[in-house]
Amino acid sequence: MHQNLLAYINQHAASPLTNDEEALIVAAFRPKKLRKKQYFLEEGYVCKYVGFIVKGAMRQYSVDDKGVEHIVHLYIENYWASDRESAVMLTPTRYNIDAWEDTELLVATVADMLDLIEKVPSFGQMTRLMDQRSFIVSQRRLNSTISNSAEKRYEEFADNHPQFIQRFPQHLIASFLGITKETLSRIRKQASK
Amino acid sequence: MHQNLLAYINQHAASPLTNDEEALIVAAFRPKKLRKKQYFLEEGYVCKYVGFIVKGAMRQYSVDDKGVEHIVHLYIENYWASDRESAVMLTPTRYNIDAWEDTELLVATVADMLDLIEKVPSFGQMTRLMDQRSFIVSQRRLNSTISNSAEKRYEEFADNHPQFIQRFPQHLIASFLGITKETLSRIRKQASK
DNA sequence: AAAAAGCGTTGATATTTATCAACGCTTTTA
DNA sequence: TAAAAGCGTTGATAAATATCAACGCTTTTT
Repeated sequence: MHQNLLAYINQHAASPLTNDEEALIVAAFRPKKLRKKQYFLEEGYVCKYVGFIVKGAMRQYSVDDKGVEHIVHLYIENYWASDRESAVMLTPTRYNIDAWEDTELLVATVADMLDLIEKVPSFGQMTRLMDQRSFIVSQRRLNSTISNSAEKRYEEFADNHPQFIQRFPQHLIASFLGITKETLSRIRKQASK
Repeated sequence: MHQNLLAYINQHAASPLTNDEEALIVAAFRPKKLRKKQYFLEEGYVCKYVGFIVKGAMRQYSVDDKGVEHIVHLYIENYWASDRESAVMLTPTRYNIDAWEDTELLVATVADMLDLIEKVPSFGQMTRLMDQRSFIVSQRRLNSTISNSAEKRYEEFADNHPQFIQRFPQHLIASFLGITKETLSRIRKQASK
């Protein structure tokens, strides 16, 4: 179960983990299973855990005044689920994270993560890379959102993330793109002609 | 000139810089002045520098097929200007960064930054914090963009970043928010009633 | 096996936002 | 100091997108 995580870390660090380092990591991450729809994080709580997805799919979303959900993240295998804002600032989160499919996670506390970053150089490198990548992805998405029409945004997304298109229903993709499910339905109809 | 930067780093690290560490940092960062409208980074080039703004204001933007500029970042004193995507992935940037006002920068190469992160723990901590914050800010903005109307987005922005409202003209703010200058003008007119 | 919930689609209509053109005012440039 | 460029505003109109309601189909729940 932890093999996925260890392999992932090695892939994103300069040098491979030693046995001792592996032991530290395995000790920090506990397996956890979530059934479809179960929460990993609920609005109003401070995010104290970080989850590495071994198998399954999750989503992160906010709920507005009208009760409408807005998807801010979709996660599948080898993604990290957590609300960084809440975890870093120690403020109550504005988001919910729940399982879209039955999901297997490896979960560490934010405190243990900080500890590992200090003690295991490769782990520090990996998280730094993750931080940078998250930012880059977020940045691209933002640029796409302020620059492009809904149609172009969908095309771009479908081209770059076909796995998500297959895995999540259209109404979640629509929400992720910041449009309604009806509009996405019409965009797809147009595009298929 | 370097005092601003050193103070900034100390503010964002666990322990203060030693004299040796300060020397390393000062050696890596060279002062640079940009006149209004001069480029710091131009589309198509790989981003090889990172700039810390000591005085002045800058903007980062993309230009679409129709020649329309889309502001992705506005920078003022104590902000870091660069395109992380290009610097990290070593790909040509899609953005331009130029001076909106006459600006004084401290500039380091990306290579020197990486070197400092290794050699100076406080510097590493500071950059890690910056990465996290950038992501958080980007995340919030994204959430606001997919969840809120133009009007609400403007209100939120004006509340949270009054300095920017004062410092940059309305048409840049509009572009930053992903709306046209005419729409922003009308939103403001409405709001003032 | 029946009922309920989830999903995608379509039509009719309303709302939001963009586009285009023009104007007055201020600041910068020549 | 004259001309040009930059900026914000307004009006008329067009385009993009949302909203509301309904329907058929599939999957899940009872």
